[in-house]
Amino acid sequence: MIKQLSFITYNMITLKNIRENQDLISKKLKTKNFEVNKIEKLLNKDSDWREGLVLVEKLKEKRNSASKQISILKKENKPADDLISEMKNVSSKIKEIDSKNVELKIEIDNLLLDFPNIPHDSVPLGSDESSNKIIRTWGEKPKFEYEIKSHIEISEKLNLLDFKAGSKISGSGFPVYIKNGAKLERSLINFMLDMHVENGYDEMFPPFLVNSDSMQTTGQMPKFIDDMYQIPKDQLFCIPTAEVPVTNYYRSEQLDESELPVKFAAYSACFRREAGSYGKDTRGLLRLHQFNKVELVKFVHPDNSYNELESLLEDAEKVLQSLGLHYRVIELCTGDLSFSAAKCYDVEVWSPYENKYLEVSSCSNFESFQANRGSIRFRSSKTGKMEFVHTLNGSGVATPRLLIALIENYQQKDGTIKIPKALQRYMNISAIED
RNA sequence: GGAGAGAUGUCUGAGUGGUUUAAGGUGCACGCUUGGAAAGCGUGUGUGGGGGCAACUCCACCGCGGGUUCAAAUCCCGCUCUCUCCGCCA
Repeated sequence: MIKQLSFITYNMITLKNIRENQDLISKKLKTKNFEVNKIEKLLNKDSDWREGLVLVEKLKEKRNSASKQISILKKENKPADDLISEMKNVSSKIKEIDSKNVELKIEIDNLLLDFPNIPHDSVPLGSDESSNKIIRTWGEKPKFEYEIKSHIEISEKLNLLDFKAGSKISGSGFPVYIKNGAKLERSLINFMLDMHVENGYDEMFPPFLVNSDSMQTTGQMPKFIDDMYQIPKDQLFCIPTAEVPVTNYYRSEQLDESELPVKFAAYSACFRREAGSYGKDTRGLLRLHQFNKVELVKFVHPDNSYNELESLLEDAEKVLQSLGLHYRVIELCTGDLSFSAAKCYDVEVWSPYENKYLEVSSCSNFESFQANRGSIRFRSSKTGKMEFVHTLNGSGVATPRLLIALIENYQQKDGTIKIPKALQRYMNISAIED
């Protein structure tokens, strides 16, 4: 059952909206641990900018009409020297004010790019993850009558992963999948893509390197540039998720209202520097610099983006359900919400050996946040105007922790791994035995 | 990597310094006409931003960014992308 959520209609990080709803936005951004004095700073620059704008536009108006006069005078062979010399002064004044204004506007735009999205009214308040809410759990924790092994131990014994070779070739956090491990990884990707396509998503295979405009649209830049692998010579960045290229598929485009919602499922490798998280979850597949993920991205009508979020979440959950893995769904509180998200659910799969839930998916509604940054619009039949679509995405799902859960949950006493039914036709075997 | 050609509104396409506030066509919307439709005729038709915040008005936008000029779609410089050819290459 999809629950219909209430939402405020003008919930947007735009200069105009901040100008007109300063108090409301300040209140909402505070819940996301945003330093709200930046709003004051922004609006001060904004009023300076607008002051200059009024001035310069009046001068431009004057110049435009004088230009027409000069043109007429010249055609009639009459002198226009006075007017020309007057306009010389006007023009230099315009240049002066304009350059100040451009500078101000760049400062304003840069400030604005650091503003996080506004949390949705339904998001629970809280400053950190301790205020997150458990929405539901599915399945049960499996019971083992023998001592269970970690995914690292099992995958070493069965020759599925080679962490040592990975560190030699690239460094830590770049595992090599071998033999049945490689096949299992490939099977999972195919299995998930097939499932989502069957559920109405269009498959997409995007580029793994993108430019800075793309990173800016989805919100990775400018703030999180240090989390990205960069190729400076070509000014390209390795994608941290397929969300980036897939969302940017429609950057600067106008969609037809009738074609909404547009839904994509895309596999990509994901690259994350994980700067600042050294020493945390470094074992095995828990936290990697490169991993595989199938991502779901939706472009939807603003009127029903919250219904679309619920169904996106369900589509991600189906992966774990089909594989028979116990998991829970968490609703993130305002303080734990990512920079770009207005609302977000995490799906966490159970790891028996780690004895905890591991995040395998994050399903978010970005509302118009990304669409505004990247100008992704449609013409509303209701208003006749161009409006921003709402974008959503969710992992469906990331493979490393899924692999951990699979290996650990399906391990047998004899050290083998059973293959869940849904995967058997991809693996062509029912168990990994040696 | 080298050489050449190109980029104008929904599309097509004109425009090499000044009534271009971007012609003409096409598409779209409305009206007239018609028994109805087509054709024909007429009117309107982009995006973003600013000021009044309503009718209105001004500014910017001809791939992107600079420059020259009183004035740039138009001239100059740099860049991006597309196409053709050559080279290299899975």
